[in-house]
Order: sequence, then C-alpha cells, then structure tokens
Amino acid sequence: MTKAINPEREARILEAATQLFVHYGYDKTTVNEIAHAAGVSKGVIYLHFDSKDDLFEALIRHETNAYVEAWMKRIESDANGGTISSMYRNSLYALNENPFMAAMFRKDSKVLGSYLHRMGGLFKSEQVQGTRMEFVQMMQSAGAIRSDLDAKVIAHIMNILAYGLVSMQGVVDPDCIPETADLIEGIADFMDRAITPADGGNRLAGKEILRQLIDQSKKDIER
Amino acid sequence: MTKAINPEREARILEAATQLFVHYGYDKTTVNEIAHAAGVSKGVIYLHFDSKDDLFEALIRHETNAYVEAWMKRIESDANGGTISSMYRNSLYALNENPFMAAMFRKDSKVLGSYLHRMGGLFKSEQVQGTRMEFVQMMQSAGAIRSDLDAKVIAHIMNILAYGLVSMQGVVDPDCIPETADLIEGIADFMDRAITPADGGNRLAGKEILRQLIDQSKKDIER
DNA sequence: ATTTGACCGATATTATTCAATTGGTCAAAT
DNA sequence: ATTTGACCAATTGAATAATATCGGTCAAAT
Repeated sequence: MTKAINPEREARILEAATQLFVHYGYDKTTVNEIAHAAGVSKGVIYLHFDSKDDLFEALIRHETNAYVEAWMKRIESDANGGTISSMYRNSLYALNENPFMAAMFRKDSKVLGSYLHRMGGLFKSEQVQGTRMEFVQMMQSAGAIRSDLDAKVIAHIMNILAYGLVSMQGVVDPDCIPETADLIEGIADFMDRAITPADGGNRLAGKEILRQLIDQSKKDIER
Repeated sequence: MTKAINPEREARILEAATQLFVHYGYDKTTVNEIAHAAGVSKGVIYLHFDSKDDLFEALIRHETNAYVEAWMKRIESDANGGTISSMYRNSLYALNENPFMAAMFRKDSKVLGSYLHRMGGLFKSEQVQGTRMEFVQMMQSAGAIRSDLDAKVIAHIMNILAYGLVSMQGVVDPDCIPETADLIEGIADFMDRAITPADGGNRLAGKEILRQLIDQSKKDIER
C-alpha cells in the first residue's frame, strides 16, 4: 500500500503501534487500541494500511530503517569510525536500543505472536543478520578483517553475540549479566582483538563498504 | 532417594529416560514408556525413585556428572591442556555432545516441560554456567587470563557463546550455521586471542584450578 | 524377596457450545 | 473530502462436560 496521505499521521500510527506491539505483542494488540493510542479512529488506520498484517509489515520496514539509520549515525559520529569493531559495536548499541528490532532478531513469539507462524511477507529471518556474511567477506577483501579466518564462522559468531545481547535475560541469573555498555564494549574489544589484521586494517575502505551495504539494505526495504 | 539396589538397572533406566526426555520432552514422556524402554515394569521405577520428578532430578545429576566427566577427559587428553581457550573449547564440545545438558542450558521448555516452571529442587540456573565467573576470576589470579578484563563480562561472553552454540538452530537460516567443529574452533580461537595474557599464560596453574572446580562441582551434585 | 501390572484418584485432554472480541467495512456525520 | 464509529462476519476463547491419561500404589504372582 502506498497511500501518500498525511505522512505525519502515518508516522504517529506506526509509533503507537510499535510501542503497543513491543509491550503487549502482536496478538494482544488490537487495531482499536492502536488507533486510540495514535489519537485517530479505527477507520483511519485502514486509510493507511490494507490490514493489520500490512501495518505490521510497514512497521518492520520502518523499524529496520530506523535501526540502520541509527547505526549509521553512530558510526559517522564515532572517533575511530572505520574499524570493524567500531561498526559492530555500534550495530550492537543500535540493536539494543531498538526493542522491536531486538524482538525480531530474537524471533520473540511473545512480541511477534501469530505473525511469526504465518510469516508470509518479509521475515525470511534475513532482515537483521542475513547480509552479515557478505559484509564480513567484503571487509576481508578490503583488508579490514583478517583474511585467514572463515567468513562464515566470523559472521555466525557475530550473530551469536548479538543474539546473546538481546536474549540472555531469563536464561541466566540476572545478576550474572553485566551492565549493557560494559558488555557491548567487552564484546567489541573481543572482536577487535580477534579479527583486526595485524596492521590495524583499512578504515576508510571499511567505512565505505558499510555505507554501500546500508544503502543496499535501505533499497531492499523500500520494495 | 538413595536405594543402592541394582545400580546397573538404575543406569539403564536413566539412560532410557534421558533419550525419551530429550526426544519427547518431560511432559510427553510417561513413566510407563520409560519403564518399557528400560525393559522393566513401572513398579521398578518406583523402587529406584520416589517420583517422576525425583527421577528427573537424578537424571540432571547424572547428566551433569557425565558432562563434567567428558569435559575433564577431553582436557586431560588435549595436547595444549592448560590454556583457557582449550578448557573452554573442550567445555563446548562436551556441552554440544550432551543433548540433555544443552537443553538444560537452553532452558528448553520443549524438553524440560512443566518441570521448568515448578523448578523446586535443583536448576537454580546455575548448574552449567553459574560458577563460570568464579572460574574466570581464579584463572585471572593464576595468570591464565588477562587480568585487565572484567571477569563478569568475560564470563558472560563465554555464556553467550555457549548458549549460541546450542541455540541458534531455528533462529537463523540453517545454512548460515557453520560446521559445529569449525564453529567451536573458531570460538576458541576468538577466546584465545582475546583473553590469553601476552606471556601465554600459566598452563599448569590453569589445569589445576579447573580440576579443583570440577571436584567441587562433583560434590555439589552428590548432595 | 522381587517384580509385576491392574487399579485408583487426580489431572489433563478433547469435544462442544456459546458469548465476547476483533479485524475490517461503509453509511452517516463533520 | 475526510473522518468517524456502529455494524457485520469470522475468529477467539471462556465455560462445561465427557473422556482419556498418567503418576503412583499395592495385592498378587513369580
């Protein structure tokens, strides 16, 4: 659906929906509640979206975009921008600060509800982590990651650590979990030590590649 | 319960129970089925265990013991035994090869079923990962882990990686997951690069500390 | 002495019904 | 032209009852 009417209101709806979905989950959030929270009536929702599912998918696109944007912003304003460890660290901060994306990554059935099972449209589980391997490979050829490592393994370890970041509550004793910032910095430090080439890596190339991938990702989201 | 009668049969029962629990889960496995699979009648089960729960807890002790034993065995017969990366790597192999322990670590509700919610006895979520932080601290003071790192963070990263090892199926696209051995070696390599002191660390001390902790752990399990 | 499995009560499952809720529409109000 | 909310069909889920299953026991069999 591409109703270009009243984008400000559409944003308000998406914002309201995000919060409700994250808090109550897809199933337990009604279209009425979303409308009410956004300060409009139910009918208006259907002026913007074909169905609840359609709204949800718009929301996925919206949040994915916001996540990528936040990530990029962090990188741009990061002193040591180009290193993989900085890129990765910033992706973790961005992921951690976006509860909806975190839920998506976690495949949290509490939040995603019945949508998780149907899963027609997007959500081939690739939205957040899929391109990671290409990314690693590109970074390797650019000399930003040691090339003697298996790209598949590195990418997967990155996935595991990101997954762990947003999934360990409820798995281990809460006071075994460090302060979020400490953890992210620790993880980034690990990455740095483990995968940065001896010569320190090519920062500019790294940053440029990331920008490309993000632009690519944005286009993927549009359509 | 400490019926010392017929330990061979008890082992058979535990073995049968393990397989059934792992495959069908706690709730969907009946005492009858366990008895049948172990080649005894239901009554015999209650000669060895007070209740289904009691059997399950015996099983937790049994498997925890088996896991620790397997871990130790691997370490003993490991060329470069004392390094933390080797210890950690071997713990991952041991965890990965013990489906029940993996399920415990994962807090897999499919396997643990209703027991997970009641959770009276053991299972303060500490069985597999709890002591990890002490372990890291001891290793640090023994000079086997860089002491400028936050023990809590290291321990938690270790937990995340172990958790990821046994939890990523169903979260990411299956063919994003590397061969198990490749992954474990990759993780161990990460650990090695990130936390081994510049001087290579004190191997003998490390090995000794581990032995102590394992003995301790064994005693904890007994009672 | 040891083992068995029919038996029992409690719990869980299934079937069925029926009222309430929800996603989605659209005639009326603004 | 835009927005609303009463309205509808479909789905959900609460309530109930009927049924089956299962954990646990123990008198009888071995």
